[in-house]
Amino acid sequence: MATVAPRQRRKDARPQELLEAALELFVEKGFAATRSEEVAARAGVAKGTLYRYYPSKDELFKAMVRENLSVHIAESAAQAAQYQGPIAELLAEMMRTWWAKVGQGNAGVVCTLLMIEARNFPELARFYVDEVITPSQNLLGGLIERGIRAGEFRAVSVEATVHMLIAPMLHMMLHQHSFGEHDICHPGMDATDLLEAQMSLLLHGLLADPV
Amino acid sequence: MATVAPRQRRKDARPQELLEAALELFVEKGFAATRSEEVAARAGVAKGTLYRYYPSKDELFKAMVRENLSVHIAESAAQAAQYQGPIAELLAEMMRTWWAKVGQGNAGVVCTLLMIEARNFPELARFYVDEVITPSQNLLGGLIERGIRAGEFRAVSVEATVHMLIAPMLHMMLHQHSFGEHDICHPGMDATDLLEAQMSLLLHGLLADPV
Amino acid sequence: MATVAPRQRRKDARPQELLEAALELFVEKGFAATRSEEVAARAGVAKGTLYRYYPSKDELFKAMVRENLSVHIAESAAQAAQYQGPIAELLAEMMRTWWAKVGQGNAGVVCTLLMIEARNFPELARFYVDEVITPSQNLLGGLIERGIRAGEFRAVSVEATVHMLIAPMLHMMLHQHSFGEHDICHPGMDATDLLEAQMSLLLHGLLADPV
Amino acid sequence: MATVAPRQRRKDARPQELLEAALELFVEKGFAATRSEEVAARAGVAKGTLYRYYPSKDELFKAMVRENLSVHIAESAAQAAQYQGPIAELLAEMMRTWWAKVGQGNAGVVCTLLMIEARNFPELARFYVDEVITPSQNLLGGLIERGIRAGEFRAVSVEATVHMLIAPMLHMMLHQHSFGEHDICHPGMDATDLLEAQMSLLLHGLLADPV
DNA sequence: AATGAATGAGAGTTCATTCAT
DNA sequence: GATGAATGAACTCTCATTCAT
Repeated sequence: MATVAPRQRRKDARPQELLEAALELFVEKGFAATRSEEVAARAGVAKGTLYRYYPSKDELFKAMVRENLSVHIAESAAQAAQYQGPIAELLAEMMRTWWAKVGQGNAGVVCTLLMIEARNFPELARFYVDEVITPSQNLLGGLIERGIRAGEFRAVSVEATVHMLIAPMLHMMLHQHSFGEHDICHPGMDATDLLEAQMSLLLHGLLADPV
Repeated sequence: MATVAPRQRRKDARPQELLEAALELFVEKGFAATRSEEVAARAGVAKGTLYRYYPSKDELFKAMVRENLSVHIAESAAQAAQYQGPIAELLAEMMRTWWAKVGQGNAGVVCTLLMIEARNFPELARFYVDEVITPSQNLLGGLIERGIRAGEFRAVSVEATVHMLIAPMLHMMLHQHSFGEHDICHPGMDATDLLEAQMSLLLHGLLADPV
Repeated sequence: MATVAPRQRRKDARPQELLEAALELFVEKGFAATRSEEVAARAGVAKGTLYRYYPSKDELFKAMVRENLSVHIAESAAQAAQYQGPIAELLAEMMRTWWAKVGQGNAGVVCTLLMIEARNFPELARFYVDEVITPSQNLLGGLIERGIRAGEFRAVSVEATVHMLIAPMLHMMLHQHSFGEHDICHPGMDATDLLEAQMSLLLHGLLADPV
Repeated sequence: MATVAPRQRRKDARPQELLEAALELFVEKGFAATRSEEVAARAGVAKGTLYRYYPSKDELFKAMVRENLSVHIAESAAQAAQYQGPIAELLAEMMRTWWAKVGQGNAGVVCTLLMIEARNFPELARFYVDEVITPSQNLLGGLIERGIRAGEFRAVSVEATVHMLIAPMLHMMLHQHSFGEHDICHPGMDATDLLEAQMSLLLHGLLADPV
């Protein structure tokens, strides 16, 4: 028989659906202002069912974050390791890829949420720092150093440069989240334009021999 | 005798003390997790006293924000208008001043808090955008344009460049706030170093004729 | 088996039980002096449960009033319309019926409560006036007029006569409520005796040709 | 010196002014809904001053009631004792006097308040019953009996007749208080008309030989 | 497994009362 | 005496969590 009971299929998807509902609502209203019952309702189940899968609201938040933080750093690192050409191009390409695959999607939204809720979830913050931030910084920092050693870049501060690569995108996302609703503040540009302008500015500032 | 009874002096200072206690606690634990009684306790008064001065927890938050956002933008704008030399130097100087006068102090902390709580206080977010963000962007944007027209800067995207000036500092502040506690994450550099490296990178990327 | 699980039966009865508890307590102690938790406790449930059924103490009061004011006015009006004999007898009969069916029961208690709390619930007072007082006055007033036109009654003031029919019973109820507790004041007569004496006096005063 | 410091004069009047303010506000908003500060404010003094004269809100209420309940029963009783003519006329005259001197003034309003708050002030209720209600009933009851013995009245129930004399006026006052505000319910007649109609009806019902 | 009624700790807020000035 | 800032008990209402069905 080709027909699978839709009920059954749906039941297996419960945890997923709950996490999605949680993500949506936490982004919309913030963690504190979201009631567990709302999450359940949006996922199409009753309040009690939520607690069958996640033992507390906090745990739900954590699970949701972990679910969405499967960032592709290892992948990028591998790609970077075997890359041969100019670092500048690799950097630009990696930023574009990050935005397309991570920044724009759920993972990006979750990063925003994490910055906001980090104080309330130190354990999660640590996890995020260890699994996402530090590896990213190492990856990017390594590339900068490689560029400097190869004479492609000026002898700049590695940490500061990494920060200059990361901060503008994250800040734009947070700004959008915090002030973008209710017509409070429209950014004068879209993320892609910012990314290109950012890379142009930075590479210009970075290259020993700007084109 | 010039000494005033300490009781009296203290009474007049109540609102101030409450706002300071509120700032501290909201920064430490976030708005939702801070109980009104805690604010009162930290200010050394009883629960009810808080409500003599601020009619609700929300209003306390708003008052605290207003109190601390008497930012020095107008001052900076005037300074910028009469300045004659190279824009690059002015920009660097203004960033340093902003950090010293605003970023480091309570106003900086409040900016962080606002980014985090903006969704819960749309009215306040609007106020902040109108009074702080937009004027800052106009001020910096005007300088970039001036530099471009004068041939000092390359023909870059004004919006993106402004963002590149602002975002790194704010993001560092937020990062510090979110991950700096509990030994979660130590920044690899201090704010002053970052500021200098940032300006160096940006001006290098910006100047039509880098030194 | 016709037996339903007691739990289930009880669950369905919750709103009823809460309204009954509310009625009792509001009558005993007044609205302001009754704590929501007491109502819940008397109904045998916890504080929070009350709020599952009624969103606020005010709404609980309103619901309780509505629940108990399904008065038999329409019924009486219909009865009056088709009645043929002497109005005097109909009046006396209606008063007796009112006392038996309304005055003595919960509805009567609620009327008392309404007189006391009306200032705090203008909306409810309006409802009560529209649904109970005005129809009653119209009904009784119509009968008096009918009696006058038929030559059965003297040409008295209709409004005042209606008032003389209604006021003594309501006042006795209120008097009982206000002063009957704590051995403060024992009425010198019971309601039925008062009713008969009242009708005797009034009809004597009313009839053009007293027996 | 003929000039008395107005301050001094006013100070002596403090208790009076406070009681008046209390009466007004308790009538306007009810006891529970009136804040002590409001009473003080209306009397033109600060909150603390109120407590210098009356040790609690309850005591303030009691004092206000006692102040206004100096009803002229003894006076009426004396007048009744030496009266010689037909009881019917005396009754009517006494009711008119009561309305003019008591019902219409503060004492009347206070009776209404007492009925409403009696449950919360049993001690006061007892006082009221002993000092006002019982003497009034005795006075009126004595007259009815005198009328019956004299053959002027039919042999009616004394208690019920007294009730029929008192209840309509008190009920009208309460009705006015409870439903007269906010345009909820306008009585179809004024108190004087009611009084005359009431006396007419009652005396007609009472007199052995109606005119 | 799913439900949703029930729970009760906890938070914000009010206001009668006190007391230092 | 007068003031009004300060107090804290008391109260309403919310919502994460539990558990009988």
